[in-house]
Amino acid sequence: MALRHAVLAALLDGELSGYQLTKAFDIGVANFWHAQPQQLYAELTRLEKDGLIAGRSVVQETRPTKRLFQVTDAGLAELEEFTAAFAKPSFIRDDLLVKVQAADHVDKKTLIAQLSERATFAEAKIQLFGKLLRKMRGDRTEEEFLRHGHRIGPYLTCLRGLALEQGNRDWCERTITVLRERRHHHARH
Amino acid sequence: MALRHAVLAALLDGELSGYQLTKAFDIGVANFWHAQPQQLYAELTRLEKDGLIAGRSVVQETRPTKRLFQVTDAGLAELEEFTAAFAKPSFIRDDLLVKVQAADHVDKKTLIAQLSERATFAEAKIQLFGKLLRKMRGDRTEEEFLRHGHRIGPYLTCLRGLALEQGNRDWCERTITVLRERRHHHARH
DNA sequence: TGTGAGTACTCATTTTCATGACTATCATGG
DNA sequence: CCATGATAGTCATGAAAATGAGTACTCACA
Repeated sequence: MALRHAVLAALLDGELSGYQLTKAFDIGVANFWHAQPQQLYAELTRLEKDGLIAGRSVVQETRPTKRLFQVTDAGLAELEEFTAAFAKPSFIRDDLLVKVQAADHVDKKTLIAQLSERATFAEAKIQLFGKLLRKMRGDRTEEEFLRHGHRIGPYLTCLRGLALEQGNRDWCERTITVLRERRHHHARH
Repeated sequence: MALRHAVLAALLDGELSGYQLTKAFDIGVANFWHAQPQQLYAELTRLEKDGLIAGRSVVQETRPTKRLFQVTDAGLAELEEFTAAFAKPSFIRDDLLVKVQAADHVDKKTLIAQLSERATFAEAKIQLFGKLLRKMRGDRTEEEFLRHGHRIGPYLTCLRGLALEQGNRDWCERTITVLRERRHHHARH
């Protein structure tokens, strides 16, 4: 039951509709969790039923009516409780790592292509996170912002996302280099 | 269906019993996937039924009879296919990040405790990965090993695991520092 | 004039994961 | 002699996540 709390945490930044939430949760802009639209709508329904969030309908002229949700006091209490509870250390679960684990037994060229694709993807996310961070801190320096800014949670999680993607990119590049060198070396024999 | 391939990749290193597999998959020695024993046994059964692995019973005098599994040619082909297929970019999904996302609204002391715990855990894994890497490369340097060693897949995934945990540790420490400074600053007002 | 993209959401189903409980045997330490 | 822990698994159940399909309305573009 952690999606529940991820949604609560996301709603802390202000009222959001289900649709806006899906935008934040889908491609990876949400650097602290990921979920499908269907899960989010279902979770919103449940959260509202349990009184942890309150929704209000907003009728729009040109677009379909939407429902905006905000966290209630009960929701805040729930988050507080969640924060105090034990967090199981998260594990990696990545197709690409499985492929590299089998590196000695599969086609190197294919593997290099996959790694290269991932490196490109990581680079794109690095750019995105960079933009997000700049936007959040405005014209202040990072130090300044983290000391005195008034909503550093999203900034901090974004920093982790950034570092993660940098790690991904660097590792992909390193691994590609290693595999290439071995290809050349073996070709000589 | 990725656990399937994770098991295949793990079995490439040599015949393993279900029990040995669980040992490799549990605490985090498996730096590329994680699964419960029950899942592994179930997956082994399925893999054998599909002819991707072959099992043989080994009767032991002093211990229960075990079954050792090895990857078949069909299994190798399956892995090859998997390697060529699209890999969905993995997303983070971490309780701790959810908690930090809500940092501005929850008790800082509790949060710092959680971060500190995670940093300790990360440090322990860093040590573990360091040992594993040294063991795998023997007395060779990393460069040497990666160039000429004959089973670099596990080494490469272990490198990613190491970098990930270093990232975790550094981020936890940084975040703790930021939260502490804000606590002191706010205390003054 | 219709095609595709964006907004806003719902329903149903399947697959995957996680949990707890259970059966055995053997070795070790106290 | 009894408890604990390691070896080597199995069964059943439930929660969580992923997938596929569908509704309905609007706007821009060609």
